Amino acid sequence: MAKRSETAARLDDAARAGWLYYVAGRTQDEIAAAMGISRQSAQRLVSLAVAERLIKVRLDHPIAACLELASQLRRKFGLKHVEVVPSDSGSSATVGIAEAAAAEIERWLKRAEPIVLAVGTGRTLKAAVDQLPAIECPNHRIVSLTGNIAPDGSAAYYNVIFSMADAVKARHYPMPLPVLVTSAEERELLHGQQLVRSTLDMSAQADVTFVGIGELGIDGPLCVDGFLEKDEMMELMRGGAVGEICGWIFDVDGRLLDNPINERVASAPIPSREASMVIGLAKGKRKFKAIRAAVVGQQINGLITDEETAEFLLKS
Amino acid sequence: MAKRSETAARLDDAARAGWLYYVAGRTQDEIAAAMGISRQSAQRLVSLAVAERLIKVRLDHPIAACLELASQLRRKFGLKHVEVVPSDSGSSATVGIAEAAAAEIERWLKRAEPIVLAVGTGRTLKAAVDQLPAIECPNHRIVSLTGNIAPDGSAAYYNVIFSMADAVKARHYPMPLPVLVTSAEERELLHGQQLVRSTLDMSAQADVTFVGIGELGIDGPLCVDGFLEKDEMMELMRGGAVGEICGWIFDVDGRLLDNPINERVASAPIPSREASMVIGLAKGKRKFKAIRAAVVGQQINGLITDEETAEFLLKS
DNA sequence: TTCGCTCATGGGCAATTACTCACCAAGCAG
DNA sequence: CTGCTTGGTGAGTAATTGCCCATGAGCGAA
Repeated sequence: MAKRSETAARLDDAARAGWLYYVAGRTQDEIAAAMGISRQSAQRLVSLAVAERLIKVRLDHPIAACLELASQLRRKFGLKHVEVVPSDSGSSATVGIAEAAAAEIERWLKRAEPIVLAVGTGRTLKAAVDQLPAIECPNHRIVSLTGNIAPDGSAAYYNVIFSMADAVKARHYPMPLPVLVTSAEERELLHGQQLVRSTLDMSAQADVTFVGIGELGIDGPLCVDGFLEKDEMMELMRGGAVGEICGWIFDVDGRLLDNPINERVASAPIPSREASMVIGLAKGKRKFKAIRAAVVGQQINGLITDEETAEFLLKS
Repeated sequence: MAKRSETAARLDDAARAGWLYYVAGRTQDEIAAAMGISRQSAQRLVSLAVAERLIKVRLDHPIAACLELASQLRRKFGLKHVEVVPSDSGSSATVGIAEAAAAEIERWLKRAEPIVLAVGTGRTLKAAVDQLPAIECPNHRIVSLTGNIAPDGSAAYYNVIFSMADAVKARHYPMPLPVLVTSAEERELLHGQQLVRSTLDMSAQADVTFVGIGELGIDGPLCVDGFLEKDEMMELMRGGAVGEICGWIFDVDGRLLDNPINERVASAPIPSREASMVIGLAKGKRKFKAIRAAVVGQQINGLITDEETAEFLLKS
């Protein structure tokens, strides 16, 4: 009992010190003087008050919920970087994420030391790149993970690196390949070319990578952009495919599928999630399964998404 | 428009930085690195978040000494609600009380059943209202007891209800009157108006009322804000006046004075202390006499004050 | 266009705070 | 009684933060 009241008295003092420090805004020296103890003791009381959660800090701003979700996502999935933007169901699929991703890209590009920045493909990523201001960063290199040739032979619209080159003055390295080739052998052949080889090597050394996460389905980007026929898509989905990054198709656990389509993907492999940042951009109900798979399967170690999606990921 | 979103974006950043600093416990260096800005800028954002009151600190611990004082005050004066915060002689007149009052106001506003909340005036009350977070409570009604027109015709600065309307989304009813009118007859006339009438009726039904307690004297709020001339004040004090609530002037026993000034007060009467809560906010040596009078005369039945004042009230 | 004007920025420095270490007092088992 | 553990203290020091100032970008007026 004596012990109990001892502790209680100490907590009392801690509360008082914490009050003086946080509410009244006094320094620890002043608190020490007022309470007749040494400054160090005052410091201990203040930190005790914090440790015992006597001090409640609240942030009164819409962003607070987003940051909270982001931190939970980071913990739950072991991600290195998470950004959650407010949901706005009314607006288009890329609003919010694009701006946030552009800001993140800009942060990387503003670094003094030279970096290799890799980009994948996708409408969201395209929208993000369109948000970029003009930056000069001659020290950095920007490399595309995916080919820039569409099935019909034209340059694929959602190949992001060209849009990026418009705004960002850095050396940029597109991938002079189709997205899908006709066979694994053809892929080997093309990847063996000197020019392609060096671009692939560079992409493997990327310091940071930004990729879109695509859902499967006949409305998904692979079909809409004509990379896959409807029946191929149906076949894939029967095989358990739920999403893709740069054309690499994975199942509900985020494992790359061992099937004929993935053998024909000419994109560079997704850079190491151990040694570099690989940030996925996606939000929206249609992509929920794909995003969850990418996250649990560690195809990515960073995520920029919205509140609604974040909540889904936390509940699932 | 551009300007507006600029400021909004800056506040967003401030909120982010503040969250990272206070909630996540990162150092300013880490925040700077994460946000791609210099440490100084991070520091500025954090202090901006504080300055903009995005950060609310609250102490969640009953300090035994304060509790003890509160319970003694409750017994001695038959008060229904007493809250005592630690004293801090060095800080300004509103520190501590404001936070505690904001918390109490918030508790009332969070109730599910619809309430009528009345507010008076005063610097302390203003400071309390400024601490309120954004709340949506469409079921509640907030009504001002005092007029919102200063002697010079402008809206009185310390009319609290407008500040409250900024944070709290509820129907609010200001009192479209001066604080003091020229005669009892004019008061009758004004109070007879339909609009004023209904506001007065509503204030009489208030479930809870928060008021400041003002001291008299040439430094008191009535003089400082220009409602009374020096000589009027001197005259009042010679007549035994020691304090005021919403302009209603009372003597040392807390009885409303029967004098020409009180006949000109256009404020609503203080709501019933039998049927509702009327919580006074005040602390400090200069207000001792006024607070004691308000308490013994039962102008209020609730009090939020500090230790020093509480001890005075118990000794006196 | 050019001149002020405002305001955000980053560097530097002083104040403030957090951490580590050695020590002490109380409680307790052997 | 002794040795051990626990928990608190002050001193010293490293880390962090707050503030001032010079700088430069952005912008409106002349």
